[in-house]
Amino acid sequence: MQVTIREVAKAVGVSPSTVSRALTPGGTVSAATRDRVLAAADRLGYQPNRAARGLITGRTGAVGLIVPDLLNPFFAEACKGAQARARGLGHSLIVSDAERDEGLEMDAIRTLAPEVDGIVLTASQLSAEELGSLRGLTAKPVVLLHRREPGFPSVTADLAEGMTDALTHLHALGHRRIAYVGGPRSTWEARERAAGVEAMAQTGTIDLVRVGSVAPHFDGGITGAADVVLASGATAVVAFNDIVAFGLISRFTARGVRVPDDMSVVGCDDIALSGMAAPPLTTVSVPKAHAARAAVDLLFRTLRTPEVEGEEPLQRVLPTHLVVRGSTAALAAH
Amino acid sequence: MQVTIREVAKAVGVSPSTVSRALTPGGTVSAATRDRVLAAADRLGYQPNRAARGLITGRTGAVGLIVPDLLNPFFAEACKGAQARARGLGHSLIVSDAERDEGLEMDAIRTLAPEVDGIVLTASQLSAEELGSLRGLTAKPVVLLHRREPGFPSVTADLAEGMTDALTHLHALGHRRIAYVGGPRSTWEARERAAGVEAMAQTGTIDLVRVGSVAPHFDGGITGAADVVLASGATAVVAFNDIVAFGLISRFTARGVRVPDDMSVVGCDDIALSGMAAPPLTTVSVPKAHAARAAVDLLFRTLRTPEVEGEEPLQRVLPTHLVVRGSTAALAAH
DNA sequence: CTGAAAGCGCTAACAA
DNA sequence: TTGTTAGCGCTTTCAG
Repeated sequence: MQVTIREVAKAVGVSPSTVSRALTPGGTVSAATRDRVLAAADRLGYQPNRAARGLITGRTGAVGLIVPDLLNPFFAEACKGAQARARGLGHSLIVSDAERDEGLEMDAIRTLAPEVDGIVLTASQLSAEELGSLRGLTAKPVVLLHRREPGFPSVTADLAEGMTDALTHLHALGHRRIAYVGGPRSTWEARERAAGVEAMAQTGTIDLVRVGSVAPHFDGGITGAADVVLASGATAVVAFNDIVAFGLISRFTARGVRVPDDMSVVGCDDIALSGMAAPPLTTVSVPKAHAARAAVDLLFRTLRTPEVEGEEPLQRVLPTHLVVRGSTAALAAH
Repeated sequence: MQVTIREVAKAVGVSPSTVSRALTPGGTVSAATRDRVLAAADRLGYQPNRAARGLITGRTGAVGLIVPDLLNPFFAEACKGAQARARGLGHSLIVSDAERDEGLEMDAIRTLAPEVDGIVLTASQLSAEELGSLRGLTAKPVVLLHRREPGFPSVTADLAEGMTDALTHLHALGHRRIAYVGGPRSTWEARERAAGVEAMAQTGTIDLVRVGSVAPHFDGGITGAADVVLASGATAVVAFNDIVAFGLISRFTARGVRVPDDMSVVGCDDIALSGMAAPPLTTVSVPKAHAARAAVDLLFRTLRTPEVEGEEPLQRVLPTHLVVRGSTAALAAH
């Protein structure tokens, strides 16, 4: 069997409650006793029983992470970051892949809630109302990652700024007619990125070609979008994210259009593969792991100091930055 | 507060233990009582308390997954598969990223063990001895994924066969001098893949150029390996995995060597991006999600019917298959 | 500062 | 088939 506090107590010659106090951060024990208890616990290989502790404290020692799709390296990296930070804070991380489905996302929240101390909800597809309904569904704190919504603590990246930077970069290279291939219309992320693009278009410095939206994975109609870009006469294109950018480049290459010679391409996210592609992708870098760690930190902050009714929770916005690599080039003179 | 079995019991007019029995799969209750209990539980919104249940049963309701690196899409996909299957079986999945470090992997096992009912250990870097020492370290069952070792249940892919297929494909295209860029020398996976390559070399049908090993991520010295391949006079190259293949192609492109016109490249794993790259990558497809699900299934099987001393546990080997895409072509006549 | 006692929510003997 | 009883390992009052 496993070593319990009773055995540690017996070894030291104190009561179980004293051992418990010595092991608890805020316990009122004399330094001497604490030392002896700690030494004995260590020697006997004592490991606290999470279930027993959780039964009393109500804490599970785990945090939940819900992502739309682990296959997307963007979320895999978020998972890695969240996992590392959670473990660093003495908690384990339970992942749940919502498969980009609102229903499954709700299910995931429902099943996860009782098993964790709090949830990091990544790139949630839920409507503002559904999100609001969460308060009644579970008392467990929820932190939004890559989604901002009033009433919720959140960590996001400044995507609008990133998109503006991308267009500015293209403009500086001489491009004027620039296409934007957007992401799934309904998502917060897509709206946020589109906002940055539109802001730039408003200035009149560029001639924006809006190419509708595609699903952010390979079979999301990217081929068709690429053809539309080609037909539009644009000399550069900004994609919703790196994956879409890769799809675009693939189609361009197949059609004999060279990147960056004939067409400049900018992605977004800066997933690991972007630097290794041929050509390496110019992209808007998002601090994926950092954001995930920040979300976990924010969750723990909420755990320690519960939210105050009526007070707007903290919303962190992390900066993005453009990484110029080989998929963009100066507009060739014609 | 939360709804307990006592309130359900009171509502139905039975004892708490009857409620417990009605809720337990093997419980001996009359169908009528079970129905009434279930109805009441549902109506009151009863949710079993995992901690309380776990305190008695010793079960945590979670399974652990340890991977070398979530950034590698290969493992992200394994995580996705394992997560889905675990949840389907009513368990949650706790992930732990070992950062390709033996020490961290051991730590991960140690910290994970008490929090889960069993562990899926993916592509373990541990030596056979260290693996063996696990039996003493924890009584929790461990299933190996993408690693085979006597005494452990495991799920692996037939990598050797896959590599042989890749070389056969290249041979059929007319290539004779073929390079192999291996992975981290010490790992089981690298040895397994190398075995397939060497088996083919033994037949004498091809002229194998062994280019040493690189770390399976972008900055793993791939550039140097690519140059060695170029200098060797090989007309085709098989890479340890898709990521290495991408790195190779990137370097080839930078040096003006066209793929597949001047050089054919075959990867391994078939990560999602492979089909979307330019050119799309010919690769040995490994059933990543399937293998992960199988590993979770095997873990549950072990949980239900504990391993018998002296009896060799089940080792499943899943088939791989070559996916021919655009990065390989017939050897040009010279 | 420390010990005794109670009990978190649930399951598992053991009776009935 | 059901109820009673005990207790999993731990924290937390409450006394001392």
